[in-house]
Amino acid sequence: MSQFSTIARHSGISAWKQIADQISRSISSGEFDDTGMVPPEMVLAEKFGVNRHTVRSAIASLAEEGLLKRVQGRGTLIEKRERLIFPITRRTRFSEGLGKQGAEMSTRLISYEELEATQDIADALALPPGARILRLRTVGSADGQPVSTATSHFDKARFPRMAELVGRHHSVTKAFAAQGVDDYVRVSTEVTGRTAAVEEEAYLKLSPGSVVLVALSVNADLEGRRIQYSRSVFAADKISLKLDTASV
Amino acid sequence: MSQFSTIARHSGISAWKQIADQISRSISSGEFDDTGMVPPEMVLAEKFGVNRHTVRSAIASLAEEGLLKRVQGRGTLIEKRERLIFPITRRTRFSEGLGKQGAEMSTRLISYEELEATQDIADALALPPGARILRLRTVGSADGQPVSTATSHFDKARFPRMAELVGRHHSVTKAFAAQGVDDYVRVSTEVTGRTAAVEEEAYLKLSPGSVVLVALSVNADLEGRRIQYSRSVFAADKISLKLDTASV
DNA sequence: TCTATTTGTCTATATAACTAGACATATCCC
DNA sequence: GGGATATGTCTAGTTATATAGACAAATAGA
Repeated sequence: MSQFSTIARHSGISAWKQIADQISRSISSGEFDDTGMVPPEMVLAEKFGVNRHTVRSAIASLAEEGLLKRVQGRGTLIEKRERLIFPITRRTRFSEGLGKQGAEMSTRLISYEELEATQDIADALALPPGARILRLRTVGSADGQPVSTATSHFDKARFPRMAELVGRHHSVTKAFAAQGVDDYVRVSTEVTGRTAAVEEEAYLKLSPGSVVLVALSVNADLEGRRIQYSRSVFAADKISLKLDTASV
Repeated sequence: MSQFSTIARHSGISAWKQIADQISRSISSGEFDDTGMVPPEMVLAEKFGVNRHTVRSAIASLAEEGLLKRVQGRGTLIEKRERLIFPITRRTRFSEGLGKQGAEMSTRLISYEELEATQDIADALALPPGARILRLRTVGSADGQPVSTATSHFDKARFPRMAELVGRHHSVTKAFAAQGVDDYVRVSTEVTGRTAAVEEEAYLKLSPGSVVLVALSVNADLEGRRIQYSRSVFAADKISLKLDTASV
């Protein structure tokens, strides 16, 4: 941490939350790797210029999340978790990328609806505005832990059974295969970040104010026809995206 | 937005801040594009289940940021800003990618230091641990607006004048060219997200609690030798990263 | 075993955030 | 012009957050 890590008062974020975020960042950057522990509460309190109780609130929230473990008389131990790496390549599939890191992947269908293509959907799928679209909401899990939630759009005329098939196979790739698309490629991916919406917090089991990565992506079949337009939301503290530029 | 109380109490994030975030998200997703205005304060207050004054605090903070403009008797107007798109390709350069969108780019050297390579730096640059490293802190701006801040690492033996040259040319690409590297390519990019550190808030002129994208990247010369290892931090509400895999 | 260190718990007080209501003032539309 | 709608401002009371201090209880090391 830097010499005088300050707390912004009246910023809409309580002091303990800001301190929790800073401790979390310090842990991620390996600042306490030598001891495997967070400094004593009194030391942190002085460093941040706050009361010890405020530091305790911060530590309590991180302990609740499982990032820290407090032992009376001893100190506060770090239970470090590495982020899963989600590779984004021309051949990106949710099930494969993380699966190679030993995680058991599955996609659960939450809901679906039918709608008319708005301008952005029509552009992405190269369809006329107003075309019938199937929108699926899914949650992707690695080893039972939800790591992403996606809203995906498909041309209803071409993939009328998408919802049913994703629900049955727990995989978009398999649902495509069952509808005659044996292979497909990622065309583009645009990534940004923001705080999670309440709905996303629920699906991804995040605490309020958690940061998420938002990826807008387009897939196409091997003839170049657009088949899927998705907005995927990843829990930023569980996932990092690896962008493959091997030969772009 | 959904009907239920979408504000998490006692979460460390004040009600007005959560409401500001939600309004901001709704604007980004185009929810108010038909009117170009935010709903009246009383409507929002009822929707979020809070007092009108709390909504006013949220709107005040967004107005301060320039995202909203309030007109008495009329309503609250949206001053929409699109995110700049930062393309990530094999030939990614800070100056070029955004420049194509009509922005005037520059890189300002903030500070530099010399250090011994830690394990992660040594791995990224394919150097032995303990090798002498030059670390540069820079801020990248588009049209005078800071959009990213980077901490970059170079092999001091090969690029001893890196700090001086970046400071003079306001460009890493030009600094490389002045040291015999006419062309280079992006080897890898890994992206995650978190809230900004105090230092980053200062450099990027962000409000406390802002979300940033963090990109860890490695560049290599055309012989494949690693020449740069950077951690770049982007203001997520100003920038999105785009990976084009149309022909990887 | 004794002491220093560190987390756990309690009470009390001050400050900030939120609620509640009233009324002023600017804009739009009939 | 006048009514309806919307933001602007003020006062007061309540609830949540942060500060302050004291002491208990568990751990580690001399």
